[in-house]
Amino acid sequence: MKKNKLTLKDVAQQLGVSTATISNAFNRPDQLSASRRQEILTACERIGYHGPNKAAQILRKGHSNIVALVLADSIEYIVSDPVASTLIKGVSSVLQAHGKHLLLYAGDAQSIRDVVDFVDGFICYGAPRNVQLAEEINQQDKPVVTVDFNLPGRPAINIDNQQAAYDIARKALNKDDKVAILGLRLIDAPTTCRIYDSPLFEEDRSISHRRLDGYLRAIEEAGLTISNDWIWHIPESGGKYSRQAAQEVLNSAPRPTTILCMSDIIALEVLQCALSMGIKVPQELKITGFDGIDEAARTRPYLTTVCQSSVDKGKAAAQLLLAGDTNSQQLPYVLKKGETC
Amino acid sequence: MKKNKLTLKDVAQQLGVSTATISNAFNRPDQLSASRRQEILTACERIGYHGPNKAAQILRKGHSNIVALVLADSIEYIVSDPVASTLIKGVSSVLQAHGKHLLLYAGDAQSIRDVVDFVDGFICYGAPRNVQLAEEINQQDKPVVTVDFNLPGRPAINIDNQQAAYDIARKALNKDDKVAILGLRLIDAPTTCRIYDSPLFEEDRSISHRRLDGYLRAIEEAGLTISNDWIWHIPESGGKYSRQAAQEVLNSAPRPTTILCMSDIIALEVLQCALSMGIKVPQELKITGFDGIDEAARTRPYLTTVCQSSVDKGKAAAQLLLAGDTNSQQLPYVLKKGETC
DNA sequence: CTGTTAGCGCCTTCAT
DNA sequence: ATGAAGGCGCTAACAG
Repeated sequence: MKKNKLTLKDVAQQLGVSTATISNAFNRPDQLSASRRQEILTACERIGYHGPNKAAQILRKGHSNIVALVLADSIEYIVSDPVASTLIKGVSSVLQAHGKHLLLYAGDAQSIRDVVDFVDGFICYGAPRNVQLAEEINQQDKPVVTVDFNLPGRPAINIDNQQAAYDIARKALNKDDKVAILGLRLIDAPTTCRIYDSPLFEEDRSISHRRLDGYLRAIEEAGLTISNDWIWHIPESGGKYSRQAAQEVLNSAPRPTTILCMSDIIALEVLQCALSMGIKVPQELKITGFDGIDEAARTRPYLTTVCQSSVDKGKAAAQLLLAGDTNSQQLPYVLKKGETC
Repeated sequence: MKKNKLTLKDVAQQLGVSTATISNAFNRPDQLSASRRQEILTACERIGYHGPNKAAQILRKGHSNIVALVLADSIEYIVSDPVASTLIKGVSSVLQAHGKHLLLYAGDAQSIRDVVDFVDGFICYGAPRNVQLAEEINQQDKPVVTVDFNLPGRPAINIDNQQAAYDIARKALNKDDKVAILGLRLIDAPTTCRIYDSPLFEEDRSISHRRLDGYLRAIEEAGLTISNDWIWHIPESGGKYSRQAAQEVLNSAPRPTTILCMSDIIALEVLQCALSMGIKVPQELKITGFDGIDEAARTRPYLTTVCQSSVDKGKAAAQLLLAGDTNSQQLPYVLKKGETC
């Protein structure tokens, strides 16, 4: 039983009409009467023709209904990061509502060319580690929307990271506090470490640096100081890195009384580590997170954190892209008072 | 500054060679001398031609290097489920290593037709809620691999859910235990509830029912009994449903001494709920999970659970698909003794 | 090793 | 409302 794919031409011949009529029946309802159209559609269904071949349509029409979501890191990382996967959720819900498809793209600069010819546009999440990728994406002329970073001349979705970091730090800090910061990707190093005087990584584009600015401003306004020895760099939230940082900071003397963490995952590690060391939270140690992930709300004590809606960021990005809007958008955030400070 | 896309033909003309030569330089290195090829490639680079148009290649060659990952539920759900997102991780790592791309597909039966023409194959995770989708996928003739369920005539990736459930339950149960089961999708209902005598949902294909079989066998062998009043149905792990179930079961009299949960997320909710009620775990209450997600290891006390590697499942599925292998594969699992039983 | 040519399957004027 | 025809950009087979 051979299953030779029917082509539009075959069908036209079988039904004794022209190819244009079949094509119109599927793509341009206004070009023929409703009844005629219905007649043709059911005839097609009967003989097993499910509509024009998409590959040919993509070539012919020049668009595919596929949107690429470009991830800063490998898909491997992104998917295990709650914030990123929640973003995907938002993006996909909007795309789905518009009949678009989602290509999850995580590649090097080279291979962006694999998809640029048929994809309808790009949503980019997080500044690529790889500068060349960003350039490559920016040079092609399909629409682009960025999330959590900026690309010259392209619309971006962000929250005000600086202000959010400032707000939560201000809430946490009292005079006489000894404060430490657990930062994400502050310098260009593959391991957990204090930043000391290492040059800051991607300083202008990175949201981590906006957050750092906010923390530092709050620290200064609270009349406190912090030296670079008390600022940690963590290469990525997941895996062992956060735990290492948590242990280092909690075993440092004098032990900080407040730890500002740039992600909830980091904060949760600090929390667990502190509890198992018998440190009382928040009496002896205050902890703040960043992001507002579900897990932070499942855990006791509840984390004090900055809630930003990654779903909304994803939706906004997809909507911007589909609408062809070129205006950046700043989304709101909410401080969430938990039990950790 | 107009940016008219260069075509292969344009380039051939500009360089004064035939189109075939250009095409070969990019696609079939063996068809011309290395030096000639290099010469052409650099010339192309110089004039800004990055290689043959992919949309045209897809039509011409009949494949796209795109693999669709078909999700049982909407992308929205799957991505927030740790098990599912970890699977994506495995799939994507293998695809990436082979230069393939990942289309995240979550649609209804209808729209599978949107992609079937250009996608190279399908990996399906979890039985679709929607029976028609499964049929539609099975009827087309591109390769398919399923994970955590079966499609007639297609290779599948699974663990032995029945045996795994049996093993962990056997470990947890003692005589005189009063046992409850928190199940996932046992019946066709949108709310958390006891199953009583509702007809079981998709009994043959569902992994939940394999797990249930394993639990029941262990219960029987331990000389215990359980009635359907003590088996809960939870429509999905995430969101409020697990919490509702946790509260219901812990507030039932007589309170169970052992609760077998079909996912770690469910088990974690039970654990949090129990702790906040002042119930001692495992002295007064034993809890088992299923899956072995990261979060379960970040939480104290550590969950006793069945660890299965979703990453490996994803990898295996992708490898099977790319290799064109049609043999199903059963992956190993490991019992993890935690502090909850 | 290079050049020519016939489609891959469709959409869209244009003329009828 | 229909039929004919020219591409979309490329590849593979074949001939040189």
